[in-house]
Amino acid sequence: MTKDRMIKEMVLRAWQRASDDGKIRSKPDPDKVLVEIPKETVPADYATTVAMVLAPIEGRPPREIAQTIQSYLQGDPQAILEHVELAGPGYLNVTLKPDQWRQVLLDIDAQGKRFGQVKIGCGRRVQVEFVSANPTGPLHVGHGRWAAVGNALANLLCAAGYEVHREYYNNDSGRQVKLLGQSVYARYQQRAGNPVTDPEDGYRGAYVTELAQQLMDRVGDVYRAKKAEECLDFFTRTALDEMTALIRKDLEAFGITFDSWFSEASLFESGAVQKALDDLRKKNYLYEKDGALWFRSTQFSDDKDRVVRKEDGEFTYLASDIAYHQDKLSRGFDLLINIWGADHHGYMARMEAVVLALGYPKEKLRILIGQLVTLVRNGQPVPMSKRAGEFVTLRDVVSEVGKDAAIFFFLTRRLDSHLEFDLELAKRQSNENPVYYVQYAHARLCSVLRQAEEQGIGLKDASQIRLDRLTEPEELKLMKRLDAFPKLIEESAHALEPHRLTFYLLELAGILHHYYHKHRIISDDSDLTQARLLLVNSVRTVMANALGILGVSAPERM
RNA sequence: GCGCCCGUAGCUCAGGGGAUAGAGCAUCUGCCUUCUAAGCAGAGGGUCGCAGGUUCAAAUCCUGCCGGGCGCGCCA
Repeated sequence: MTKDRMIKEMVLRAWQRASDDGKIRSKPDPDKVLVEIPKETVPADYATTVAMVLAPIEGRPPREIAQTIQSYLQGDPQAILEHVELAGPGYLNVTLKPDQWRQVLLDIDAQGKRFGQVKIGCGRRVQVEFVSANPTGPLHVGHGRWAAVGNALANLLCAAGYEVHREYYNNDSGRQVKLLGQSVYARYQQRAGNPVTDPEDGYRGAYVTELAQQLMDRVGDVYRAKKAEECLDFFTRTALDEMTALIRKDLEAFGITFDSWFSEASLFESGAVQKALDDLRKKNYLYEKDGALWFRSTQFSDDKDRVVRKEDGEFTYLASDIAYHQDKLSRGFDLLINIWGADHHGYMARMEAVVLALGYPKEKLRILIGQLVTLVRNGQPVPMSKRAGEFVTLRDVVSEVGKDAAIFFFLTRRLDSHLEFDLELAKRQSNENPVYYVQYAHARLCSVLRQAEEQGIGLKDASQIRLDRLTEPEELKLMKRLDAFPKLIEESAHALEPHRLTFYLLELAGILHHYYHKHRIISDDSDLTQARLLLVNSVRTVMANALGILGVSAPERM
């Protein structure tokens, strides 16, 4: 049982006894007992607001009620409380005896890498689909945010006891892909000295020229002067394969891999699109109008119906998205999570409609909308346009600032908070990036542990260590933060908010650095040294576990 | 015009019903003969966009307004 839960039950027991004695009129009600961790300036482990909640019901001042509960609380048979204090307008501040916190070191020692893992997922299967950028150009910095968040979220859910599947949906079909082929075709012809103009709205980045050059290097000018109709398929397919491979490589350099890459084109080839639409048609969710085929999404609170097959007979992306989600849903996941940029939030309503129309409860799909990344250089906005090829690639950023710094940075913001990415700042301050603060703490501890080993100080079995030697306030503070880790995993996973781990790490590192400066870990006092080494090793373990979830490495030396 | 998100220290952002609102950066002052100074200690810095409302309690929830971002295609 978690500690806050324990306190809550103690409060309820105290309330019960007070009520038995006629000191409080109302009967104990769990809903009225809120136990929270107070802010840092308050010198207590937990606080309850029960007296303030009760005041209007009892018709008595909150402090008076708090006093009553306090006296009963102090008489609790479990005797795990150091003291209970009445504070402010009617808070009851509870401090646990130090030995209540030392236990966590034994847990960490026993569980190691598994410490922090919880079971709230109960093995339920979750699929996280993220990045899923069009393969019409390299990934840019903005995609990095979804990559970092999606990966960390997947790791987090895994730690929380879910079975997680990561997927990249590759939009390797449709007009944009064709346009890429045409763009490369034009560049190829230009290279071959055949003046073909770039397609209107075509892709213009340097990578298009590179793709053309690669092709030229590989097959020579055999397509020179060939009409587009004769060889466009080849150019499209080749460009597509190259781009997809490049994206995959960029993601790998970013430390991110997927369990599967799902091809949009395969949905057309397998007939899945046709089948999905047939299914919807049978349920009368499709109709023809103005020569197009429409999905009746307004039946599920979308603001207008949506076209799935255009007048010209081409399917819209929605058609394949319907098939894709039908496929995902049929794979038996308990939950599908899609991570989308805010530029796609207008599609949420229709996707939710799709889920319902396909006959699944809407809770099956959670779409997380992330606000977009604004790119800034020295405080000046950097314009980004994929078509014009003006953008900073993820690859550039990773090679400039490193993957750890980039990932950590992307995870220092809430998903629905706008993120400003200053390139110069990221480069210039790469040594002051918050990630180094955390990594340095980890490396520092590794160094201490190495030092101990070199001095021939072997860590005794944890059960043999005198934990009661850990009495410094900083030590208690560390143990309390360590103790909070499993709960943090639970809450972050529940809220689908991996960024909470980033802030936890920064806080833990801060306490650690402070402790490190104030106290020597290795000393002549053998019992104390043993106890402190165990503590320090526990901090190291938890840091490594948390960093692992974020997808950031935990270096042993820096 | 309509919809979603945001507005908190000079800057970038945490906190999202509970006490005197926090961190990093920037600015200023100290600390390396001792386990890693990518570190530590200290100082200054705020009408939590504005106005109402709900509540014992509002930065937090509700309404309106102001400001910013993104959407509102038979584009992806």
